Amino acid sequence: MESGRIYFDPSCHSNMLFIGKGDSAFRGGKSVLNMEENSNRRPFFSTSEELYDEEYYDEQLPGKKRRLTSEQVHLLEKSFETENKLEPDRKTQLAKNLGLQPRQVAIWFQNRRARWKNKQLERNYDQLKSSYDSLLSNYDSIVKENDKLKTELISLSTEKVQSKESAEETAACTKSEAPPEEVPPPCLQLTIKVEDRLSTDGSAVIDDNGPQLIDSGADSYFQNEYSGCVAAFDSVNSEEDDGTGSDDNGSYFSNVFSAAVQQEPIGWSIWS
DNA sequence: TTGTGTTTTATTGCCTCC
DNA sequence: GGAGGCAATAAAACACAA
Repeated sequence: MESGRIYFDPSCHSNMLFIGKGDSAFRGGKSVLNMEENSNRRPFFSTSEELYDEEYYDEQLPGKKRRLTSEQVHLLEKSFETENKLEPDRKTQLAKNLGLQPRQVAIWFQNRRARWKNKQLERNYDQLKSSYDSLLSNYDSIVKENDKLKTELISLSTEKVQSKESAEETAACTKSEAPPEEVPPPCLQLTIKVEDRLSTDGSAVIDDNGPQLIDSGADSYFQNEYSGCVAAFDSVNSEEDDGTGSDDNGSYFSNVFSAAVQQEPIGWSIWS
């Protein structure tokens, strides 16, 4: 303990005085409270002399912390309501009226202010929480609405895409004679052309009146045709390499194509 | 009766003001 | 530097369930 304040420690079993730092109110050599064992546990002191009645204190509850009576608390509460700070004069007056030490009154006010502050914090917390809950509820409903709208939007765009596709399909059917977008190379066109012919009615038909396969040694007409086609490419390339290519007979492709058309009756083989 | 949680009274140390 | 306020804390008193 440091010098500066003089305290009575009610928790001590001896009625000791001690000096401490802080509030300097002298608390006397004894607890100033008395005890009423029944309802209020202790009666009011009616006179200031009773406050320091050592015998009374020792008989009642030596070395014990005592609670204020309900009457004392009631008066303190009323005083606190009017003003929660305690001026020295008011403190002295209250202490006198209640039969308490001024320091006890000061401590009571101090603790009461602390309790009031806690209550205030609780109230503020409750207010903030309720407004937070309200905002959260609004937020949730907005999120739900947003999700609903998103779903609606997705289903609408899906429907639109599907209807567009079916419209395009319809348009494509009506334009069945339209040229294909990609024209295959002439040699492939030839192949396709012949295949089409072979696959007429789903079966290969040999025209009895038509020309018969002459060169049995050849694998097939198409292979020859195709190798010819590749050779023709090689030829083109070589010409280009030479730099002496000539346009005598027009383009190579037109030659090949016309040849294919003219050679149509060369020979047939059965594709299996 | 006892263990446990809450309330009340009081102490301590620090800070601000005059 | 003294007076007084405040936050943190101790400890007694009290309430209450098991």
